[in-house]
Order: sequence, then structure tokens, then C-alpha cells
Amino acid sequence: MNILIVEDEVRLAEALGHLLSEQKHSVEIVHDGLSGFEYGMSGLYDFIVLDVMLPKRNGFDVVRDLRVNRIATPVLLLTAKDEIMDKVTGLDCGADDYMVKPFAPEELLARIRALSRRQGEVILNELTFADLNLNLSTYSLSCGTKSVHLGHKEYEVLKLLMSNPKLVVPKEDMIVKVWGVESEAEDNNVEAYISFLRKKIFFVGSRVSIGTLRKIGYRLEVDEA
Amino acid sequence: MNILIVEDEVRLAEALGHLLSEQKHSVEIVHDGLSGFEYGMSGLYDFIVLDVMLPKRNGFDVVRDLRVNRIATPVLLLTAKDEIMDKVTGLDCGADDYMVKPFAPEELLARIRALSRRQGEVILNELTFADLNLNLSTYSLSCGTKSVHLGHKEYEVLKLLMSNPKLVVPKEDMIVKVWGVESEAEDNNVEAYISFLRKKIFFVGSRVSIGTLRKIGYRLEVDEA
DNA sequence: TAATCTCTTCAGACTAATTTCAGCTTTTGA
DNA sequence: TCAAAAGCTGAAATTAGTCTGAAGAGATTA
Repeated sequence: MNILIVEDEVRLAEALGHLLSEQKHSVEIVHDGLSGFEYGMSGLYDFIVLDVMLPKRNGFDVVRDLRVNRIATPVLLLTAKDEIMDKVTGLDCGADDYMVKPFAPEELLARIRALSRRQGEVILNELTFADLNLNLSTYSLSCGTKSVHLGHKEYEVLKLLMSNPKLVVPKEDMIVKVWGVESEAEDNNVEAYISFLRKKIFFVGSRVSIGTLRKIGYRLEVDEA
Repeated sequence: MNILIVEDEVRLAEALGHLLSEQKHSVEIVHDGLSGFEYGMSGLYDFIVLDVMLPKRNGFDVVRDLRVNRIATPVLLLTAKDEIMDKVTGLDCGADDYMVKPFAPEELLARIRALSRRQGEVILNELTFADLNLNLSTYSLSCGTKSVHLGHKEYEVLKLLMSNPKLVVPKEDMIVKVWGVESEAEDNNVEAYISFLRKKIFFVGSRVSIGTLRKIGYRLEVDEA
């Protein structure tokens, strides 16, 4: 997932970033409310962790403005211990959950998991396209009796293709979704993974293939036999 | 999301409802065009799945009337396989996308996601002129059941013609819009692509043709049969 | 520490898209 | 009516986008 952290305490922000990166999320950090809003508006993030006390514009305003602008990204608010009354305001303004600082890292992870699951994204733990099957919890790709394990990036790329069956997924989108918004990844990175995936799809013997649309992107296709 | 399904085949309607409920959407089902319009007018829905063939009032009329009444809710039209000409009318009358029955459940979900993600922006997935159809995401040109893939430049040139139906597009404009202001492209480049396109339009069997206006430019024409 | 896995990078091969060219046809206007 | 201009189009040449094997850098595990 692409996660945006909006938090002005640099050390806390970095700690969070580190924690989430370990979970294979790609993380972007900004330190004030205005940037938080602008980054959030891009719609490129799957999750936003948002402090309430922020320079330039507070967390409540940021969520509210995002919602007004139809950004539905799940937002988890971080409030300081003595701002408990803020709960009310926090959820009123469109946030999905809040946590009181200080908190246990584990709890943060758990809440992020819970919220993004609730968003409808990952309720299924399997994706299927024709005879091809991607297990979302074991990262394994199977067809009939054969199956292979996928690396994390392979998994993300294929998941993207399988959640948009028959639609063309542009390379740019893949870079953003898999490598993160501000990554330096180049087209060839995507191409390399597409190549890996084709080998594995071939290996499990599926009749699904990854089609190339030059200068546009990739999509899943079913080879009629 | 609140989704309204307008579909008279009860079994299909229920299947769709079930599918969407699983994705945590809340679903309302009605079985004829008149109710579809009335429910849609409430403005309470975030998305409408609308069959074309309906009792009391057909899908086209329903979308058109909704749009006339300033209801901007994204509408996905469902058309039966042999109603291909309906695409034209469908997108003309204000729908956002269409799907041909039968379709894969995943595809429906993907399209709903795609459309509601870009709510507000009018995303036209297709350009249509008479029986000719240009898919803006896959760069494919189709007429009836036949279709061909277009290269990037072919696509740009045809898109120019199709977005200015019946108007003459000067060669100069094409060079500027397709090759760029500073390009060295010559008239013959345009001529070459016009030639390619004519072949492909002929190939898909459309009655549309590209007419030449000497020293002025090109435009789309419909050959009366 | 070695062994293994994943991810990135690079270069050459491959292929489709694009441009160029030449000879042809059609239209224009004196 | 005829020559010049404009446009058409098949084929060849060129360019640009993509594929993929190999090698190396980290990171993780035994």
C-alpha cells in the first residue's frame, strides 16, 4: 500500500515510516497540514496517517477538506493524550478512526489493516481470473494443481492486473502503486517483473497471458484454446 | 457506496445485488425504467447500474432525463450482445460507460471502481461516429464485431477527426496536435497515416470514410448505403 | 559465514511503430 | 487539353518501445 504520513514531529514520523516500510508499504512523509492536504488530494494513497496538531492547517481541517473534495482515502487521526474531546470532532469531520498518542506500534498496524480491509479492498483473500488464482495471504499463484510462490513485487504487480481484469493498466500506474509515488523506478523495472510473471504464469500452465499494449500498458488476456 | 440497480431480469438483478453487497455496498433494486428514474432523481445514489431494455421507459431515456435534471450520478449501462449500435445512443445520452451482457463479475466491479474513483471528471471511454467506435483506453477501433488495434499516432490522428465530427481538420492542425509544434513532420506524414487509417476503417467494415478537401484538410463522412 | 531469496540494473535481441521515398493518380486552373 | 500541384500508397529503411538473460547488490535465513 501507499501510505501518507502527515506528522510534524520528525522523529515520530520517521519511526512510523520505518515501521510501515518494514511491512512492505511504500511511505511518503510530509510535515505540515497544507502539504498533507495537497498530497492527499492526489488520490494516489491508499491510507493516510494524520496528526491533529500540525503547522499551517490542523488535521481536522485537512480531513474535512479532503472529504469535501471527494477523496475517500481512509484516514487515521493521531491525537495527543489530553485532546480526548477531539474524538468527537475527529470522527465528525470524516476521519475513519483515531489513536491517542503514545501508542504501541502493533496497534497502529492492526488498525491500518482493519481499516483498509473495511474499505472493501481486501475482503477477499483470493483473486481469480479465468483459471488463474492468486492467494492474497500466501503470495502464491496457482492454476490447477501447480503453484508457485511470488516475491512481493511480483505479487503487487499481478494483483494490480487481476483486480482490473480486462482493463489496461498503464505502466505509470504500476510504478505509482507498486513502487510508490515518488519512486525513481523506471519502465524497465515494470518490464522485468512482467517478464518474471509471464514465466511463472507459463510455469503453472494457465491459459491466461499478460498482453502488451505498446505505449499504453498491460492487461490480462485469456488465450482461447 | 449506495448503488442503484435497474434491471428487469429478476435473477440477474439479484445476482448483481449479491455481488455488490459482498463488496460492502448498499444496494437498491428496481425493475422498470420509471422507478429507475424516480429513484435516481432522489440523488441518494453514488452509482447506477442501468439496463437498456426495460419496461415502461428504456435506459437511454432514463439517463437522458436524469442528466436533464442535473443528476450527475455515474451511470453504467448494460446492453445485450446484439444491441451494439446502442453504444452510440448510450454514451450520447449521458451515460459514463457501458458493458455488454454477458460479462464477468470482476469486470463489473472494476468498472464501478474506475468510474467512481474519477467521479466528477467526465471520463469518456469511447468516441463514436456513426457505426465507428474508438476505444480510448485500449486504442482499438471497432465496428460491429470486428476490431483492430491502432498505433499511437494512428490513434491520435483518428481521435482528432472523431472529436470534431463533420468539421474539416486542417493538416497543419494535425501536425501540430499529433507531432508537436516544433516537429519537422511534413504533409506526407499525415497523408501516410490517413492512408493507414483508411485501410483499417475499411477492414472493420464501417461505412464511415475519411474525406479529403484539397488544400484544406480531412473530415469524417458517412457513406450512405 | 554461507546460502538463498529478492530486487535492480544493464545490454543486446527482438519487434512494432514510424518515417521516408518513389512512383502513381487525381484535381486544378490557365 | 495539358502541365503543375496536391494527394495517395506500397515498400523499404529507420527508430523507439519492449523483452529477457545475466550479473550484482542487499537483505534475510540457516
